[in-house]
Amino acid sequence: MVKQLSERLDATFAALADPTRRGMLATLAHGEATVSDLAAPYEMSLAAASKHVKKLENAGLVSREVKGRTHICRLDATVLREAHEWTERYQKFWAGRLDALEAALKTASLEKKLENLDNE
Amino acid sequence: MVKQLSERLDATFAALADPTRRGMLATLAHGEATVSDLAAPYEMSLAAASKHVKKLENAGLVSREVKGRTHICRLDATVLREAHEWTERYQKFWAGRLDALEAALKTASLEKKLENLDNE
DNA sequence: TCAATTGTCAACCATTTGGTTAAATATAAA
DNA sequence: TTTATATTTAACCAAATGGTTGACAATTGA
Repeated sequence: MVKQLSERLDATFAALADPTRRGMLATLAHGEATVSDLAAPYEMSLAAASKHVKKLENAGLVSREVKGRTHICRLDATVLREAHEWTERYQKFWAGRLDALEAALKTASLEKKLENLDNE
Repeated sequence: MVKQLSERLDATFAALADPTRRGMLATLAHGEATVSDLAAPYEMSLAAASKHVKKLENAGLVSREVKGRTHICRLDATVLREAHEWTERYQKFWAGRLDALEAALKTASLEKKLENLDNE
Protein backbone atom coordinates (compact mmCIF):
# COMPACT_ATOMS: atom_id res chain seq x y z
CA MET A 1 0.00 0.00 0.00
CA VAL A 2 1.77 3.10 -1.23
CA LYS A 3 0.92 6.29 0.58
CA GLN A 4 -0.11 9.43 -1.20
CA LEU A 5 2.26 12.38 -1.31
CA SER A 6 0.23 14.30 1.26
CA GLU A 7 0.37 11.42 3.73
CA ARG A 8 4.08 10.97 3.13
CA LEU A 9 4.60 14.67 3.85
CA ASP A 10 2.52 14.32 7.02
CA ALA A 11 4.73 11.47 8.22
CA THR A 12 7.99 13.05 7.09
CA PHE A 13 7.38 16.46 8.66
CA ALA A 14 6.05 14.83 11.85
CA ALA A 15 9.17 12.67 12.05
CA LEU A 16 11.37 15.74 11.61
CA ALA A 17 9.51 17.70 14.31
CA ASP A 18 11.52 16.17 17.14
CA PRO A 19 15.10 16.99 18.14
CA THR A 20 15.91 13.40 19.13
CA ARG A 21 14.93 12.13 15.71
CA ARG A 22 16.76 14.94 13.89
CA GLY A 23 19.79 14.06 16.00
CA MET A 24 19.50 10.44 14.95
CA LEU A 25 19.46 11.50 11.32
CA ALA A 26 22.57 13.58 11.99
CA THR A 27 24.24 10.47 13.38
CA LEU A 28 23.19 8.50 10.31
CA ALA A 29 24.68 11.18 8.08
CA HIS A 30 28.05 9.88 9.28
CA GLY A 31 27.14 6.39 8.12
CA GLU A 32 25.12 3.35 9.15
CA ALA A 33 24.40 2.78 12.81
CA THR A 34 22.64 0.26 15.03
CA VAL A 35 19.64 1.13 17.17
CA SER A 36 21.93 1.20 20.22
CA ASP A 37 24.31 3.53 18.41
CA LEU A 38 21.44 5.86 17.64
CA ALA A 39 20.15 5.66 21.22
CA ALA A 40 23.55 6.21 22.87
CA PRO A 41 23.57 10.05 22.95
CA TYR A 42 20.22 10.23 24.73
CA GLU A 43 19.24 9.67 28.32
CA MET A 44 15.99 7.93 27.51
CA SER A 45 15.48 4.16 27.68
CA LEU A 46 16.38 1.98 24.70
CA ALA A 47 12.70 1.21 24.24
CA ALA A 48 11.94 4.91 23.83
CA ALA A 49 14.80 5.36 21.35
CA SER A 50 13.59 2.28 19.49
CA LYS A 51 10.21 3.96 19.04
CA HIS A 52 11.90 7.01 17.56
CA VAL A 53 13.80 4.83 15.09
CA LYS A 54 10.56 3.12 14.16
CA LYS A 55 8.93 6.45 13.48
CA LEU A 56 11.80 7.46 11.22
CA GLU A 57 11.51 4.10 9.48
CA ASN A 58 7.73 4.39 9.05
CA ALA A 59 8.21 7.81 7.51
CA GLY A 60 10.69 6.25 5.09
CA LEU A 61 13.58 8.37 6.30
CA VAL A 62 15.51 5.36 7.57
CA SER A 63 15.88 1.83 6.26
CA ARG A 64 16.82 -1.11 8.43
CA GLU A 65 18.73 -4.34 7.83
CA VAL A 66 18.37 -6.96 10.55
CA LYS A 67 21.74 -8.65 10.92
CA GLY A 68 21.87 -11.21 13.67
CA ARG A 69 20.62 -9.58 16.82
CA THR A 70 21.54 -6.08 15.68
CA HIS A 71 19.53 -3.81 13.39
CA ILE A 72 21.60 -1.75 11.02
CA CYS A 73 20.00 1.58 10.10
CA ARG A 74 20.76 3.77 7.13
CA LEU A 75 19.57 7.17 5.96
CA ASP A 76 17.14 7.05 3.06
CA ALA A 77 16.59 10.57 1.78
CA THR A 78 13.93 9.80 -0.84
CA VAL A 79 10.97 11.13 1.14
CA LEU A 80 13.18 13.85 2.58
CA ARG A 81 13.59 15.04 -0.98
CA GLU A 82 9.81 15.46 -1.24
CA ALA A 83 9.78 17.52 1.93
CA HIS A 84 12.66 19.57 0.58
CA GLU A 85 10.81 20.20 -2.66
CA TRP A 86 7.69 21.19 -0.76
CA THR A 87 9.51 23.84 1.25
CA GLU A 88 11.34 24.91 -1.90
CA ARG A 89 8.10 25.93 -3.60
CA TYR A 90 7.41 28.40 -0.81
CA GLN A 91 10.99 29.54 -0.76
CA LYS A 92 10.74 30.31 -4.43
CA PHE A 93 7.46 32.08 -3.89
CA TRP A 94 9.12 34.20 -1.28
CA ALA A 95 12.12 34.85 -3.50
CA GLY A 96 9.66 35.79 -6.25
CA ARG A 97 8.02 38.30 -3.99
CA LEU A 98 11.37 39.81 -3.24
CA ASP A 99 12.11 39.96 -6.96
CA ALA A 100 8.79 41.69 -7.46
CA LEU A 101 9.74 44.15 -4.75
CA GLU A 102 13.05 44.79 -6.49
CA ALA A 103 11.19 45.28 -9.74
CA ALA A 104 8.86 47.76 -8.07
CA LEU A 105 11.76 49.71 -6.67
CA LYS A 106 13.51 49.70 -10.04
CA THR A 107 10.35 50.94 -11.72
CA ALA A 108 10.07 53.72 -9.15
CA SER A 109 13.64 54.85 -9.70
CA LEU A 110 13.17 54.59 -13.44
CA GLU A 111 10.14 56.83 -13.19
CA LYS A 112 12.19 59.34 -11.27
CA LYS A 113 14.85 59.26 -13.93
CA LEU A 114 12.26 59.81 -16.61
CA GLU A 115 10.92 62.78 -14.67
CA ASN A 116 14.43 64.13 -14.41
CA LEU A 117 14.82 63.71 -18.16
CA ASP A 118 11.63 65.66 -18.67
CA ASN A 119 13.03 68.47 -16.57
CA GLU A 120 16.12 68.78 -18.69
CA MET B 1 11.91 35.42 24.17
CA VAL B 2 13.62 34.23 21.05
CA LYS B 3 13.53 30.49 20.48
CA GLN B 4 16.60 28.48 19.63
CA LEU B 5 16.98 27.08 16.14
CA SER B 6 16.14 23.58 17.34
CA GLU B 7 12.89 24.72 18.91
CA ARG B 8 12.00 26.73 15.83
CA LEU B 9 12.56 23.63 13.71
CA ASP B 10 10.38 21.62 16.11
CA ALA B 11 7.54 24.11 15.73
CA THR B 12 7.99 24.61 12.00
CA PHE B 13 8.09 20.92 11.09
CA ALA B 14 5.19 20.20 13.45
CA ALA B 15 3.17 22.97 11.81
CA LEU B 16 3.93 21.54 8.37
CA ALA B 17 2.95 18.01 9.39
CA ASP B 18 -0.75 18.62 8.77
CA PRO B 19 -2.53 18.80 5.40
CA THR B 20 -4.96 21.49 6.56
CA ARG B 21 -2.13 23.78 7.58
CA ARG B 22 -0.14 23.08 4.42
CA GLY B 23 -3.31 23.92 2.48
CA MET B 24 -3.63 27.19 4.35
CA LEU B 25 -0.07 28.07 3.41
CA ALA B 26 -0.93 27.25 -0.21
CA THR B 27 -3.84 29.68 0.02
CA LEU B 28 -1.56 32.33 1.49
CA ALA B 29 0.91 31.85 -1.36
CA HIS B 30 -1.71 33.55 -3.54
CA GLY B 31 -1.73 36.54 -1.22
CA GLU B 32 -3.03 37.68 2.13
CA ALA B 33 -6.20 36.13 3.53
CA THR B 34 -8.46 36.44 6.56
CA VAL B 35 -8.99 33.59 9.01
CA SER B 36 -12.38 32.96 7.39
CA ASP B 37 -10.76 32.83 3.96
CA LEU B 38 -8.29 30.27 5.22
CA ALA B 39 -11.05 28.24 6.88
CA ALA B 40 -13.40 28.26 3.88
CA PRO B 41 -12.08 25.17 2.02
CA TYR B 42 -12.44 22.92 5.07
CA GLU B 43 -15.43 21.28 6.65
CA MET B 44 -14.26 21.86 10.20
CA SER B 45 -15.60 24.59 12.49
CA LEU B 46 -14.13 28.08 12.35
CA ALA B 47 -12.80 27.56 15.87
CA ALA B 48 -10.82 24.52 14.70
CA ALA B 49 -9.46 26.41 11.69
CA SER B 50 -8.58 29.31 13.97
CA LYS B 51 -6.43 26.93 16.03
CA HIS B 52 -4.59 25.84 12.91
CA VAL B 53 -3.89 29.46 12.00
CA LYS B 54 -2.62 30.06 15.50
CA LYS B 55 -0.25 27.12 15.22
CA LEU B 56 1.10 28.48 11.94
CA GLU B 57 1.49 31.86 13.61
CA ASN B 58 3.24 30.44 16.67
CA ALA B 59 5.67 28.63 14.39
CA GLY B 60 6.35 31.96 12.69
CA LEU B 61 5.12 30.78 9.30
CA VAL B 62 2.27 33.27 9.28
CA SER B 63 2.00 36.83 10.50
CA ARG B 64 -1.26 38.48 11.42
CA GLU B 65 -2.53 42.03 11.22
CA VAL B 66 -5.72 42.70 13.16
CA LYS B 67 -7.76 45.12 11.12
CA GLY B 68 -11.09 45.93 12.64
CA ARG B 69 -12.88 42.66 13.27
CA THR B 70 -10.93 40.74 10.66
CA HIS B 71 -7.46 39.28 11.01
CA ILE B 72 -5.34 39.54 7.89
CA CYS B 73 -2.79 36.73 7.56
CA ARG B 74 0.32 36.70 5.46
CA LEU B 75 2.97 34.12 4.69
CA ASP B 76 6.28 34.72 6.43
CA ALA B 77 8.89 32.46 4.91
CA THR B 78 11.74 33.21 7.33
CA VAL B 79 11.46 30.11 9.48
CA LEU B 80 10.44 28.10 6.43
CA ARG B 81 13.83 28.97 5.04
CA GLU B 82 15.47 27.37 8.06
CA ALA B 83 13.46 24.20 7.53
CA HIS B 84 14.36 24.27 3.86
CA GLU B 85 18.03 24.59 4.67
CA TRP B 86 17.82 21.76 7.17
CA THR B 87 16.30 19.35 4.65
CA GLU B 88 18.73 20.58 2.02
CA ARG B 89 21.72 19.30 3.94
CA TYR B 90 20.33 15.76 4.06
CA GLN B 91 18.91 15.88 0.59
CA LYS B 92 22.35 16.73 -0.74
CA PHE B 93 23.76 13.80 1.17
CA TRP B 94 21.26 11.57 -0.58
CA ALA B 95 22.30 13.01 -3.94
CA GLY B 96 25.73 11.59 -3.20
CA ARG B 97 27.49 14.90 -3.00
CA LEU B 98 30.23 14.15 -0.54
CA ASP B 99 31.37 17.76 -0.38
CA ALA B 100 27.85 18.64 0.67
CA LEU B 101 27.99 15.91 3.29
CA GLU B 102 31.14 17.41 4.73
CA ALA B 103 29.46 20.78 4.81
CA ALA B 104 26.42 19.25 6.49
CA LEU B 105 28.49 17.66 9.22
CA LYS B 106 30.40 20.86 9.79
CA THR B 107 27.17 22.81 10.01
CA ALA B 108 25.70 20.22 12.38
CA SER B 109 28.65 20.38 14.76
CA LEU B 110 28.68 24.16 14.55
CA GLU B 111 25.00 24.22 15.38
CA LYS B 112 25.67 22.09 18.44
CA LYS B 113 28.46 24.34 19.56
CA LEU B 114 26.31 27.41 19.18
CA GLU B 115 23.51 25.84 21.16
CA ASN B 116 25.94 24.76 23.84
CA LEU B 117 27.18 28.32 24.06
CA ASP B 118 23.62 29.50 24.48
CA ASN B 119 23.09 27.05 27.29
CA GLU B 120 26.02 28.34 29.27
C1' DT C 1 24.35 -25.21 28.47
C1' DC C 2 24.04 -20.80 30.61
C1' DA C 3 24.50 -15.99 30.60
C1' DA C 4 24.85 -11.66 28.36
C1' DT C 5 23.52 -8.65 24.54
C1' DT C 6 20.28 -6.48 21.14
C1' DG C 7 16.08 -5.10 20.31
C1' DT C 8 10.90 -5.32 20.34
C1' DC C 9 6.46 -5.55 22.51
C1' DA C 10 2.80 -4.77 25.90
C1' DA C 11 0.83 -2.20 29.38
C1' DC C 12 0.64 1.93 31.47
C1' DC C 13 0.82 7.13 32.24
C1' DA C 14 0.87 12.22 31.40
C1' DT C 15 0.68 15.53 27.88
C1' DT C 16 -0.45 17.19 23.36
C1' DT C 17 -3.30 17.33 19.34
C1' DG C 18 -7.27 18.11 16.62
C1' DG C 19 -11.79 18.26 16.78
C1' DT C 20 -16.52 19.74 18.90
C1' DT C 21 -20.08 23.23 20.90
C1' DA C 22 -21.27 27.27 23.46
C1' DA C 23 -20.13 31.63 25.25
C1' DA C 24 -17.49 35.94 25.02
C1' DT C 25 -15.37 39.95 22.57
C1' DA C 26 -14.97 43.42 19.29
C1' DT C 27 -16.31 45.70 15.30
C1' DA C 28 -19.47 47.01 11.53
C1' DA C 29 -23.89 47.79 9.70
C1' DA C 30 -28.89 48.80 9.97
C1' DT D 1 -29.42 51.04 19.72
C1' DT D 2 -29.85 46.66 17.97
C1' DT D 3 -28.22 43.14 15.13
C1' DA D 4 -25.01 40.74 12.35
C1' DT D 5 -20.18 39.45 11.42
C1' DA D 6 -15.36 37.91 12.51
C1' DT D 7 -12.77 35.74 15.64
C1' DT D 8 -11.13 33.90 20.03
C1' DT D 9 -11.73 31.42 24.26
C1' DA D 10 -13.27 27.82 27.38
C1' DA D 11 -14.67 23.35 28.41
C1' DC D 12 -14.77 19.04 26.82
C1' DC D 13 -13.54 14.59 24.25
C1' DA D 14 -10.99 10.89 21.68
C1' DA D 15 -6.79 9.75 19.72
C1' DA D 16 -1.87 10.31 19.20
C1' DT D 17 2.70 11.18 21.29
C1' DG D 18 6.66 10.37 24.08
C1' DG D 19 8.12 8.51 27.93
C1' DT D 20 8.39 4.57 31.57
C1' DT D 21 9.05 -0.50 33.24
C1' DG D 22 8.97 -5.39 32.72
C1' DA D 23 8.68 -9.41 29.97
C1' DC D 24 9.97 -11.71 25.80
C1' DA D 25 12.62 -13.39 21.63
C1' DA D 26 16.67 -14.03 19.17
C1' DT D 27 21.49 -14.24 18.82
C1' DT D 28 26.11 -14.44 20.50
C1' DG D 29 29.80 -15.66 23.66
C1' DA D 30 31.71 -18.20 27.69
